[in-house]
Amino acid sequence: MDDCGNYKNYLNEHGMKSTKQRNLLLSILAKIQTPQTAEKLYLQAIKSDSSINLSTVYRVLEKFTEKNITIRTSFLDDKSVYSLYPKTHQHQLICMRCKKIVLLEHCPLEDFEKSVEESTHFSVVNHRLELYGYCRQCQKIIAMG
Amino acid sequence: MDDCGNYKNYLNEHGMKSTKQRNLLLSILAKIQTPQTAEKLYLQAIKSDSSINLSTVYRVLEKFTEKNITIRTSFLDDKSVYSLYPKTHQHQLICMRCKKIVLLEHCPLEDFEKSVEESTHFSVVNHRLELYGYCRQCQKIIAMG
DNA sequence: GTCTTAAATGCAAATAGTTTGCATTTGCAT
DNA sequence: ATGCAAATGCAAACTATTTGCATTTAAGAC
Repeated sequence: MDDCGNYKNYLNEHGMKSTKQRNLLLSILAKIQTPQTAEKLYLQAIKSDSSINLSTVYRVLEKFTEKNITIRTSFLDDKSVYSLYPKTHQHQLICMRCKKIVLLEHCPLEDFEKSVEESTHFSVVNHRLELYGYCRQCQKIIAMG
Repeated sequence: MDDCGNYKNYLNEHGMKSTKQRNLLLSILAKIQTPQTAEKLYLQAIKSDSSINLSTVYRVLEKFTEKNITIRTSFLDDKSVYSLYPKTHQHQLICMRCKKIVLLEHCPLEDFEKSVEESTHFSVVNHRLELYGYCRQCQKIIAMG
């Protein structure tokens, strides 16, 4: 298990114990940068450690999310997906056909939120923005009928 | 059943039969303007028609969504919610404490989508935007500790 | 009005993604 | 090494939603 132990300090800093399973899932998430379902992460994990359990994957991801190591979201009505807590604020552009996900670094909502706060008297603390469309590849395939 | 039959033309125009259950759900949705879960709509419906079945509610909503009579979405990781297909493009502002939903009519994404299309070569066809925060009422409650 | 037929519905069971209970194992401080 | 709380494996349970099937119903033709 090459990756075991790599994230021990990181986990300890977040008030968590460094377990084999946690290190494994962190290394998988670090390798696959885009959001993944719990099941997909589980399927990756059993390639390295066949004893890991799906419920453990869910539990680890839940704990990670609680400690702001990962974030959890979902796209349209799909399953929950998890990714490492982004270093910079970002959004997603998702191809509706092949499900490819492109990360978008620029956020256009700052002024909008300010004006919404003024007109609604809400305090806005978070938002969710995804763009959906078709990637170049899928546009070609769709155009061919 | 006062509302039975009110939406017969509307349903026929959308290629659907006018049933008691469909009319009832349409009238409930028209009365409650904000997105509702299937279960909540079911609970409202049985007040008028105790014979209606939850699976029928789901089926009706599914069919409505297919015919663009309603839209289906979900907020954060909550249950699916349904609302009448909005006459104008809109987004939602959701209070994270009391779940109150405010509809936002202005959409700030037009220019953003154009620039994303140019930088990614995607064709953007849809988006999803929600703002989350705290309403005035809940801000007061939170401030009181 | 009657008849026909495909769609819609009620009811109960099934599904799928996720969570929970409990016994056992493990990380980590001492 | 010891002790203890947290983490894990395994199987069962939960929850929101979907599905199968028999029955009912809307709507068009006549």
